Amino acid sequence: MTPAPDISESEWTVMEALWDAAPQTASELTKLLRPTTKWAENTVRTLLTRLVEKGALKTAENSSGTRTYLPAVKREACVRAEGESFMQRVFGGAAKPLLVHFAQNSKLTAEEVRELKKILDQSLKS
Amino acid sequence: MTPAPDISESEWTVMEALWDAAPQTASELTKLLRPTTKWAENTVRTLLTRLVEKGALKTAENSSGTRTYLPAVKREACVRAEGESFMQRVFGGAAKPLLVHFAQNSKLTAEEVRELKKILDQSLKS
DNA sequence: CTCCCATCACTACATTTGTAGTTGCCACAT
DNA sequence: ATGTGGCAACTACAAATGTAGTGATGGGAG
Repeated sequence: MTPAPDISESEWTVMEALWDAAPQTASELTKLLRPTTKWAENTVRTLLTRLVEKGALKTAENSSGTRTYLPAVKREACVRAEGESFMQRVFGGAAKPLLVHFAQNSKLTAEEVRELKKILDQSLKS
Repeated sequence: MTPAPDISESEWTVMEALWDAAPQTASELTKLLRPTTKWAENTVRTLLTRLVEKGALKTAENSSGTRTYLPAVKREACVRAEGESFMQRVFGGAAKPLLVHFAQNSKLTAEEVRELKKILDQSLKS
């Protein structure tokens, strides 16, 4: 896989939209994001261009000659990279304090807690 | 509490040093960070100045007239803010997927797992 | 008394990010 | 043929960030 490019906050918004549904054209995306972001179409286009430069997106021409964008990297890879970097920056790279922090600062349902416990069991260092 | 200023990555390094031991002078900090960062003293000074502007640090004159820096915001508050923003950006604001992600991507000891389970129990939504 | 070093305040400058505006080009409706 | 509406390419520009350099200054070493 491509080494998960650095994706800024605004860019991340665009990526999410495309991870959710791809491919899409610039104007489709603009309309889709308009309610949440209020971005001008050119803003979206700039972000798209930058994401292509960074290798996070690919483009394809559709039949009618217009361009369409789609992810070039998997969401999971980017999440992992971002998470890694965040954990490094804020928790000195240690997973446990991070987990403790978020566990303490969240309200979870009993069901969620059950689920998480199960996952924890599977992450036992062997 | 002060509304937890936005702290950049390099700045975070400096903050950690001061949360760890404060107050410290610019040159003390420079020496302390040198091994890890290779920063010139002026770089550290710039970061310190910016952090003071942002309200993340305060200064005090020590007896010999030189200046000393110390945190003006608590680490926990900054961690919470950063964590909040990260969770928003990458997990759409939902704690559970975040916890799942980090639980799955970590190797934990049995002891750590026990501890985390206990904390999970306490975060039960009432 | 003088010169140098530590400190501090300013200035510098390239990149990245957020957020567009401007221009050029082409197919399609008149 | 022609104007217009879309789309793409390029340009703009301020704030934040990373990483220093330069100039002024005051107090000690000699």
